[in-house]
Amino acid sequence: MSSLSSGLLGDLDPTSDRAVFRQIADQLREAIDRGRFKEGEKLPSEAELVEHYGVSRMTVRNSFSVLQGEGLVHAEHGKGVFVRPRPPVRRLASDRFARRHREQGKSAFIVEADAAGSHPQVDSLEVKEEKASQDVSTRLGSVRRVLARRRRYLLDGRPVEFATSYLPLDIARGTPIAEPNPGPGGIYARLEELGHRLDHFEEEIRARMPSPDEVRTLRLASGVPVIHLIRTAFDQEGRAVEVCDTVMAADAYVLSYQLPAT
Amino acid sequence: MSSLSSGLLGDLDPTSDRAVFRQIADQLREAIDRGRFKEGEKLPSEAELVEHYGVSRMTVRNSFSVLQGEGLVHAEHGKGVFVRPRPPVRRLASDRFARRHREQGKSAFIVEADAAGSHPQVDSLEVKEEKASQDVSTRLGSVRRVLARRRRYLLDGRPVEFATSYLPLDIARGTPIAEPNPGPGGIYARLEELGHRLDHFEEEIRARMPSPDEVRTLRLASGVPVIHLIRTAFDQEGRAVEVCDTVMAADAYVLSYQLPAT
DNA sequence: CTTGCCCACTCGTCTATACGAGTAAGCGTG
DNA sequence: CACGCTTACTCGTATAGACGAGTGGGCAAG
Repeated sequence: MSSLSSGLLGDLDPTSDRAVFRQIADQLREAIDRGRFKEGEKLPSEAELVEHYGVSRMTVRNSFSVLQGEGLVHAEHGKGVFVRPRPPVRRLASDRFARRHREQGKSAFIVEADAAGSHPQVDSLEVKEEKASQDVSTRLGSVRRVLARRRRYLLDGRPVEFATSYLPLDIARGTPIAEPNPGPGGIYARLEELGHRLDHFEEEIRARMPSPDEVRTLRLASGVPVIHLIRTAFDQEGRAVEVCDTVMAADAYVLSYQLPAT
Repeated sequence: MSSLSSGLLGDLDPTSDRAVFRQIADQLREAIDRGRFKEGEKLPSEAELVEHYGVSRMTVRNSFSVLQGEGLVHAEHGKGVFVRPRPPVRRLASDRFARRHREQGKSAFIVEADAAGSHPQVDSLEVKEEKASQDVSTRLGSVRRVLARRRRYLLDGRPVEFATSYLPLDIARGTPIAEPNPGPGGIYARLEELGHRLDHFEEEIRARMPSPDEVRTLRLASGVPVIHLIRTAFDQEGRAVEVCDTVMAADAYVLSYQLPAT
């Protein structure tokens, strides 16, 4: 019922100039931080908090929306408001494109996820020729049209990443790269077989809030940012041979890089 | 002053099952994306939208809060709701710690910002010995106490980054590293003079919503995530000699890395 | 026992109203 | 002219009430 078994939450300070809904949010946040509410656990319902604090329902909802914006909790219609569990993270190491990882038949994503004991899936595969965006065209050195390879990655049924690779048509057209499944070692192995020995990659990283589109595709909870990574692959002649545009659910990733001190 | 000069915003679709406040948010978002409202420009006031759509004020406020959560707009008490301007971005290149950048007397941050024509400041300098957190201790190889160097970076008066460096006491105590100003080339130059020739750095990158503390320190608008970067510096004997924990306003940064294809 | 309905509880959406407080411009007074 | 007050407009906070819709347990009918 309504008791809240006391203790967990304090009282409001009517003399404080801090808004009531912020005080409530503060108390809930602190209770979560201290582990009084554990991951996945249900917070008191709106009605219970209304009674406990003696405020109106909209005020309680306002506090919840603060915590949602911080990514701390999420609401489930008909069930309650829950402490958002931290999902298992994928670690991307800076040697993830090393040739030695390119031997196997399966993609790096599948191999890595299997090893970590999760269930990987790749999804919404689309391969088609299209007009290059301004940005992609610049990065690839003024190409008009490109081959675009789109796919979505899922771990244990949860979408975690959406990626599009762009390749110049003069390189990719009519090769296995234009096939839905490019074969063992992925498109980097195919590029090298086609004479484009890879020299290095450049990665640009941004973080921002997702667009409504990205919220849908990645089924993102509110308060979860995305990591936007743009990788350009260069062959040994210095030519940009691929641009890969990736949007990742930020709560599912840690990126890791090694830099020489040179 | 209610007209809204029409045209900019459409009508609601009462047959749609999309919530009214979402429809309003959609229309405002689209108008912003199409440039009908430019950066820094004021959106119609709550009262104007109430009249235009024939809904209650809370509904309009609800749409604004959606857009705020997406980082698209920000409200200013007494003035209005504005399209959030994209701030100038700092680009961090992967060679930013190369020795050749370490010659000058000023810190890399100052030099770079001056070159970009912005006005840099460094702030809330604190240098003190303290107990190492579990995480820092692990990264530095089981040290108990560390020297902590904290500072905040500002561009044109806006805080963009807050960083803390941790160094083992046996390396840093009693050296210029323990001084507020460690001298030309920064602490990396001092570490090398002390015989710890740097070999490489490891960087871990996460993105998440800021804590209330970070919102204060970085004066973050709502809907702006942070990039959390943890760098470990290794000397040529393979010892971790520094851990630097950095929290950056995500809208002010692009990180850039080069990876060998090895 | 199984099926299906009902009900209680949950959050979602929306209205209407009230007062507070920050901002900026106009206007009158000294 | 300069200062301070008033006023209109802005968003911020809070209340009270209504209805809708998803969820899950209990109970009654088959």
